Amino acid sequence: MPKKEHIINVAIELFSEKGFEATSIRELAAKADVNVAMVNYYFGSKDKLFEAIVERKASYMKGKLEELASNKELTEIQKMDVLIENYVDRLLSQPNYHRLIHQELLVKQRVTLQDNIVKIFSGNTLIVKSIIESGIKKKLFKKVDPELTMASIIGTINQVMLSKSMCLMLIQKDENFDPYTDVAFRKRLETHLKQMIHSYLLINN
Amino acid sequence: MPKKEHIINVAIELFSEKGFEATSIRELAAKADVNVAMVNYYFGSKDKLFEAIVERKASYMKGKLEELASNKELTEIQKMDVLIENYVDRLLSQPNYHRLIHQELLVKQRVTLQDNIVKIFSGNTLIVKSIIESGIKKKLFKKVDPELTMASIIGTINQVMLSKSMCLMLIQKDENFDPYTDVAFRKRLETHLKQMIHSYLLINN
DNA sequence: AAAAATTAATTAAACGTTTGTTTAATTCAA
DNA sequence: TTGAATTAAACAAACGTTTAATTAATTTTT
Repeated sequence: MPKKEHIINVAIELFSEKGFEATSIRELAAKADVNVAMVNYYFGSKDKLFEAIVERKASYMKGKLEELASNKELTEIQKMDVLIENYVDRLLSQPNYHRLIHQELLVKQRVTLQDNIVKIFSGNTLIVKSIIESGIKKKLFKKVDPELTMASIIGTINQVMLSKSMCLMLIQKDENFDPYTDVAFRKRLETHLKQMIHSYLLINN
Repeated sequence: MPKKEHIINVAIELFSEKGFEATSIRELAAKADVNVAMVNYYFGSKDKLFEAIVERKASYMKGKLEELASNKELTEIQKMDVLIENYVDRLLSQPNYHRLIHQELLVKQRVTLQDNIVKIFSGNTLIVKSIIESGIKKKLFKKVDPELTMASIIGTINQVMLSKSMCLMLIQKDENFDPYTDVAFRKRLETHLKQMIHSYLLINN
């Protein structure tokens, strides 16, 4: 693996575990087994390393969602199901990266970086909104709040994903259990979300 | 106001805005208009100041929830409505404090402090679970996932509360709009949650 | 009630570390 | 031989914390 990418991966791990500010470049360099100067050599600064991380991983979801929205074969509720599957899969398979993103959203440092993140999410939200509004127009869906429906889907996943200890408490498992790799838990989360969204959205159920 | 409490309030503001690690004691002392040594004089260390913040504000919700659970006059769905109102009110009225708590949950520093936070939430979760399970037993509620239902309620509120810029993007308002003090937005959030939980939980609707 | 003694609160300065970053020299690869 | 990659060392700045001295408040003694 290229050394630059290797540093990014170790940085995601450390930043998401300990926080951006709490992780020193020396610690990062030690864990990545490179010289301290290499980080600034490749990225210029610690802040720019953070930006590189966000930019490299961003806007993967957008393509999937655009494809989904323009799909003519699926009904609106089927699209919502696929959307839930995609988000659950995406968020649970990269918990560290998403923790890092949310860390950055939580604090008000590095404003332009935060704006970038919001912009990425913004596009996704509009697509989901269009699907829900299409369902409402066809009188398949109730007249719900599209934006907050989106917030409920993402928020539910985030709630179990952003803190492992909180998730373990919620589902009453011990520390050895890893909810993010457990397929049964993933299915459980998907099922809950689909059922909830179905009963909330669908007029006939 | 007692100086010790004043420091705590300024600390909540700064920590939640910039992050715990990114806030220096010198900056905190300057904003609180006290000498740098006063923080360690009152709290011993920066870490213990954080603990003091968590402990001082913790477990307010517990009393309200216990009272609600043991209430004999309300039906289960009415209890869920009150619960939603309480959570929306509580979380939106102290956004800074809750951001700080979630910041701590997000990173894996200060393990014992995180355990304390989880313990507080744990009690609340059990109470909510008991209400939902009671509703299921009485055949008022569908056989839902109680834990993840709780995650959806809290997660939805957190989704709009943890990042103001994300919230503004979601509801399409400009920067001057403050969603956390706006009563209309609060009502909107309450309505969405109640409608969603009603259609998810209730058998007859 | 006044004076003295004791404790608490507050201060500026200094402490030793650690931080992100840079430098200048060296090794490696093309 | 030229440019990129890598290194150890050094840089200044900022960090959390402590010290020792001073002021303010409280308690005790006269």
